[in-house]
Amino acid sequence: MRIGELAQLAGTSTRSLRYYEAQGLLPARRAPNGHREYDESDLRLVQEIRSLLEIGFALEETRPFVECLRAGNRAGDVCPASIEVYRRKLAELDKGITRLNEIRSRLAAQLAAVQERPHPHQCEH
Amino acid sequence: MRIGELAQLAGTSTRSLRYYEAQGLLPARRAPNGHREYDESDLRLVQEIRSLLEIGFALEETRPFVECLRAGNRAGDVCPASIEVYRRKLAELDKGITRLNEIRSRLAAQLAAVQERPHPHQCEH
DNA sequence: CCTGGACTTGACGTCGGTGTCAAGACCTAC
DNA sequence: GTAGGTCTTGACACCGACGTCAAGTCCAGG
Repeated sequence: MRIGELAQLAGTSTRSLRYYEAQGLLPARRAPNGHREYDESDLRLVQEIRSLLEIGFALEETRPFVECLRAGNRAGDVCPASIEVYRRKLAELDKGITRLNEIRSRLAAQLAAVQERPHPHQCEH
Repeated sequence: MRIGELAQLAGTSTRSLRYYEAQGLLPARRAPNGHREYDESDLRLVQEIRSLLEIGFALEETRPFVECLRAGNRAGDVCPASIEVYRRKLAELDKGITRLNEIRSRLAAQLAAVQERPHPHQCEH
């Protein structure tokens, strides 16, 4: 299949696919006329990339998964490098969640304080 | 005081202060020689901006707080517009926390699955 | 006078993952 | 042959909050 079809199947754009190729994530065979040629394994690569991006991975972080798939594994996350990225991401998520929760409680407290004892003010807004 | 001193007191850069001014958040009086002149109320403005930025507000979202302060209120969050932003941000935080928690559990499950039954693979990574 | 530090404005660079446009090549159908 | 769709590469635009450099002004100290 060609790039337009792959983009449509993967739910993304041709622009993105060319970008992934430029980053070395999605090598493409070429037809005699220069057009990129893909197959189902490429579709799986793109799907792996997209699903990881969607949950907050940076494109660069998907590389171990993609290489794992290209190495012939049936899943991108069975390789040690991928698992390591999983761990890192999990730790990042924990930090992010903790941080958001702290901010949330501070903000909620502030909001409650402001609302329950409204100060006299000359605010025009 | 001049811009360098204000930046230092507020723990930021002169670049940022000029940027805030360009966005209409931090108007500055000028000395006869053209230099910006600030006082303690400006320091409070900048502190309000910085603390809101730090907890994830966009610069534009700090505007109601800044204007509230400039209107003479002793706190930036006593005005209705500020409170409205508080509410919006709180809702955003809730969505963000929920999303991160969902991703976290998916990721943790995936990691556990991969680790507890390692597949045979020809992975080189 | 000269040096040097702080100030001024203006403008370009950064990061990431694209969108979008341009100009041309290819191929199919009519 | 020509219209139109898909493809090619290349390059600029975007967002936001700045960093950083350039060239010039202002002022105090020696």
